[in-house]
Amino acid sequence: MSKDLRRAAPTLEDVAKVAGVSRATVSRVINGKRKVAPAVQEVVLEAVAETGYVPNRAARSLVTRRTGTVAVVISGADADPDGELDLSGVFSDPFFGRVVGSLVRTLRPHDVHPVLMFADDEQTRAQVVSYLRFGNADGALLVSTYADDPLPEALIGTGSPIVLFARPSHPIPASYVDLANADGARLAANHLLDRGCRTLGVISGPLDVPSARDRLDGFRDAAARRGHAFVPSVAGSFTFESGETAMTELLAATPDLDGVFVSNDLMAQGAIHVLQEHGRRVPDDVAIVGFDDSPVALQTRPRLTTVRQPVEQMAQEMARMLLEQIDADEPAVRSSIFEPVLVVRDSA
Amino acid sequence: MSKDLRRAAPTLEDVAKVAGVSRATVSRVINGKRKVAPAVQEVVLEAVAETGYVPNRAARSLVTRRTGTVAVVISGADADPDGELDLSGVFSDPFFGRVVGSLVRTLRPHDVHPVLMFADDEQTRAQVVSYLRFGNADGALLVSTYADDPLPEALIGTGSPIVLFARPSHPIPASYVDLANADGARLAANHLLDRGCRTLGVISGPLDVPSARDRLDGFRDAAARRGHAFVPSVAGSFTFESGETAMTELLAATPDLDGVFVSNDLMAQGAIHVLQEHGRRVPDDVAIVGFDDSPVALQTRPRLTTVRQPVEQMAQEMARMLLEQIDADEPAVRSSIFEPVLVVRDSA
DNA sequence: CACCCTGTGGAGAGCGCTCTCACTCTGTTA
DNA sequence: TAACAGAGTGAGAGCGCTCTCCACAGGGTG
Repeated sequence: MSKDLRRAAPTLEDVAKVAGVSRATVSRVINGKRKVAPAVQEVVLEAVAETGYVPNRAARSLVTRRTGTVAVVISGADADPDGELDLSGVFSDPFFGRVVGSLVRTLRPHDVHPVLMFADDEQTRAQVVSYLRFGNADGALLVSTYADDPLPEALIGTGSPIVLFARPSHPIPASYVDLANADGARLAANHLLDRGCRTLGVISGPLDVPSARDRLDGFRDAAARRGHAFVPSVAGSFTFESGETAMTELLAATPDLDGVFVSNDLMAQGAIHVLQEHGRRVPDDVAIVGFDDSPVALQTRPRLTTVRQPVEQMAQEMARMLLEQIDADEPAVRSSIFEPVLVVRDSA
Repeated sequence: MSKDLRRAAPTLEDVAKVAGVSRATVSRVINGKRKVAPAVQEVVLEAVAETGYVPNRAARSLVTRRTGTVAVVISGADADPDGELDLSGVFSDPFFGRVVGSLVRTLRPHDVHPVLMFADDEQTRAQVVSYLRFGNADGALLVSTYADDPLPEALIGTGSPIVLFARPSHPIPASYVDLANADGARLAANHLLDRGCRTLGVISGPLDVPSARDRLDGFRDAAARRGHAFVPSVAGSFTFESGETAMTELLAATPDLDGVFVSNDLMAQGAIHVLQEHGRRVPDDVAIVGFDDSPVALQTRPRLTTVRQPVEQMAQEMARMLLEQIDADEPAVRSSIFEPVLVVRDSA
């Protein structure tokens, strides 16, 4: 049954016969590559409609060496027995879903299909690399979740176009989109100081991750400019639980804390819980500013004041850059940096 | 540069030359389809290793009519101007991330690659259908988010193997995995009653969605068996916000409520917030049982008692069923129902 | 000793497409 | 009028693979 249906798929030859022209001409009309007489063009288009013709991807791909697919790779550190950042929970941070969703959406009208891949050990990284090396996809969009990920460099080695989300921890010749993280952190610092906070603290991300580093540095920089020579910080790992742990620690070290900047919303949520369990009112006793403006920012009580990262737009730009690189013969390494915005709600 | 690297990819011909055998023999060794003398086999494998040969997917696909990819389709209702269930936010419920993640993981060792697609209007549905009809993927895994989704039926029409997450709202000849939703709801009901709740309420999902319906019915059934002839319910739409709204409504209608069953964790989270804002202590004044055991169950305070849906295992089973169907010549329509488990935490 | 297996390898067609090359048919210029 | 440009079209090769057919060797059987 299924086979019959598939076999029934009309080929170029069929369309050509119906239109009374050659296969080559039909191909030209469909791809719009060369001039075809308007009358002929019309006849061909009618024949296409009549037969319900759709080009066979595999056949086309065989000769053009284009697949019409790109790899969307989420890369995580090798799953340690004791490693906390396991890729299996990666989607519990809505961040990745937002990125992937936006990529899918942007690619769709270009008829480019995203193949989703996870890479979290040597074997799966090798799989991704060989997938690209042998032309199974026209390029890769890579979201890495940890520092010193070897994958970006390995992918460059395949010669395929790639675009990264966020600047890699070591400089490599790859295009990327990123956020002006330090600027975002400055917004947070100034907001906390403007509302009168006197004793600041930071829950950062892992400090070998550039974006986490930049957020901490930016915050400290802005605080220093306003007289706060030192701001204590504790590093988390961007998970809810690590936010709880970090807040507990920060609170123990600095009990008179009255303003905390947290490097992402998920950790901020954990931090708020801990503060409330310690009887601190948010924002009255301690003000909190998060980062990302993810859906969870609306699910905390009080609602989270946070630095918005336009994830969807950034992902869109990633996809665009990749498509551009795929079309270009001479691929250029480019970057695109987005500006964060402070979204004021109730937590600060 | 990139082109040169790609062109350098060795072909079967190259391997055959190195091994001193014919193309056909190399193909046989690689696919293990027919007996090849052990000595020859070894020579070929060495040649493969030496050349770094990897089969060209497009060429293979052209003749086998197999693509080595499956479509993973998330299907949502058309985006109304006033429609609340927009696919763009779909990943803010970790549920979908869990499903997709598990699918990717299960497919990976079989070297089957998932192409992620969203379908949320006539055009994108048609795109998915034609993608399948013309053999661009070997099958489809479909997660539908609303009742009366026309996509499952349309996909059956393509003749491709498909597997659904959850029983469709109208019976159609398609395989699916599902949860014994009513049983899960019964667990919740008995747990609430066992802990002494006297006035129950339910926040359900949209009642045209079978799983939502089953959960409500199961709960009511179990409650009735223990003397609770009627349990008031309000329908939400599985989002955080709808949980807040529904809880507000339920509380207004039934102020002496002391036990609430909520059809998913995200709505339960919203419900808890509303209860707390109304000065009700959870679980002392009102006990709450959620559904899913999603990551958010650990992020509420108190932590959520909830009915676990083994989403990852279910997704794994979906993938397995699809692979099986793809390999089988005579595709059989099958279903696989999982048993829920009550996870007792602090909210009830 | 002829016969026919069975087990193994090679030759070659052909999957559906794109693209180069050559051809025809205009219309234009010397 | 001859020569030529240019535009539109067709013929056919070939992308890398699988798979059907066929050839052949070696060994058992009547």
